[in-house]
Amino acid sequence: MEKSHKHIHCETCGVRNKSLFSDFSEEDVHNLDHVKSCNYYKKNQGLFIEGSIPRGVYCLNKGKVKVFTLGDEGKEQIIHIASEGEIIGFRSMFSGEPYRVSATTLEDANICFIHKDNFLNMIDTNPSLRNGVMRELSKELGDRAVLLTNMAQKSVRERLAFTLLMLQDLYVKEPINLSREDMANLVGTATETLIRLLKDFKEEKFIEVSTRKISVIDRPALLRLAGGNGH
Amino acid sequence: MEKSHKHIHCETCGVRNKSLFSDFSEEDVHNLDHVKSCNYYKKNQGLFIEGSIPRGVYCLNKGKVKVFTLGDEGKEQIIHIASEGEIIGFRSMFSGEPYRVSATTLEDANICFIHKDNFLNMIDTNPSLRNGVMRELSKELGDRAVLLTNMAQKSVRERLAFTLLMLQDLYVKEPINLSREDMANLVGTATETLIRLLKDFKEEKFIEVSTRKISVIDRPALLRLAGGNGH
DNA sequence: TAGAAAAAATGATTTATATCAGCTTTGAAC
DNA sequence: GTTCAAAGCTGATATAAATCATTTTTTCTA
Repeated sequence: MEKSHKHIHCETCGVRNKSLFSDFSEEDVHNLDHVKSCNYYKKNQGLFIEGSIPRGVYCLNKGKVKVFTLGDEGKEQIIHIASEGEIIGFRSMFSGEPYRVSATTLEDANICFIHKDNFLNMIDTNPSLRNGVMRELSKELGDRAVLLTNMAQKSVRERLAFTLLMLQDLYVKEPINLSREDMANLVGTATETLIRLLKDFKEEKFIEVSTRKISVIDRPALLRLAGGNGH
Repeated sequence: MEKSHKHIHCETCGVRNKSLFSDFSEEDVHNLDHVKSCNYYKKNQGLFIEGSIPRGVYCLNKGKVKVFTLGDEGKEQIIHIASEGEIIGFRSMFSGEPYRVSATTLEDANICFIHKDNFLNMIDTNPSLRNGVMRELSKELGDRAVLLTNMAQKSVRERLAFTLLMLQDLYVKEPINLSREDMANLVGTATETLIRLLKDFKEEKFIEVSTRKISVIDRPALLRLAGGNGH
């Protein structure tokens, strides 16, 4: 990982092919590289917070970022965890509103920044980017409808199974590595409840746990538990 | 209300000014009117269901429509209630996926239909429509983050207060008119629990109830109850 | 307008999950 | 390696809300 603010070149960026910029022309990529800036973020560093005015979008080169809202008692509700190749904060580019969510790194990260003007200009002139963005917005809206239904109708146990499956997909070949608190804020439960359920799952041989690291070892069982919408 | 399939003209449509088509040119409106078709829907009639393939979008001229997903046990979770001027089902135009939600009328309704090809063509050629759609998608995504947080962190009592405020805004100057079951599926609770809480709210003089019709009479109290995100 | 079906309401009971309090382990900084 | 704060864990208890069973009211329609 690049630990300084040294420039990462879009031309050679390893995660660009799985981003919204994947089918950019050589010229577009060159232009993109020109207008963006790169930053190294430490673990638990904020990118932006709820209520502030968006200045541009963040393109995730390395590391994971949690996107969350704060409930009335200050408890975080994690809405989404972004990973390599994802663009963060582009929703608020179009709504003209302040951020409705906050974003914070979950691990050390390399993140590039594209200024609002430049990003919106690309949207206007690049139909494939525009279509990609619209597709992404729509897909997420659908995902969020399912999340809402799960939250309203499923038990914590079912939601945890669902969440672990989602996390396993995210932490591709490494073990899941999240604090108990973050995991609870993702599932939507109290930290104590989450800890107890993880213990159950471990005893039932669905997962293996070594302190913070969790590996799913019985995916079918979790799928069954998570129920119909479980991916 | 138009009870037949007789054509409603976009040129004179009373709700167009509060729709995504509000700043269409005269020519665009004329073209829109040409490609759309109009239908009369009875109460509780389905527009589309989860899993089916989208053929176009629905433009709501008169009446209200619930948008919902089905949980594992077949319980509806109402995600949104659409009202006059709203366009329904355009999210799935961009994602290329089958519908993630279902839509059903809550009352007798006049609804126009615009075929996918025509709608996407308008999106391509009309930047103001396109921007409106992107703004709408983004805004809803933000709304849904708040809904998810409420669902995860607030009590049923708080969520009911929140929901009643939202419904009052929707049923502008008429009393809220929803079945107890639909209201429960909107709040995310059991019908019995909802009924008991409505009784409490009535006794506490927050609302007035006459069978199905509910009027908010103490908005500040509900606002206080609904908490920080309560609008 | 009667009769049936659906919706609403009430009561009793159970249970999942939050909350509170205390204890233990882990890992970072010195 | 020692220290200390933060994170993780455990137990006891309280309670909001689901569930189940029944009754009453409303709405529909024949």
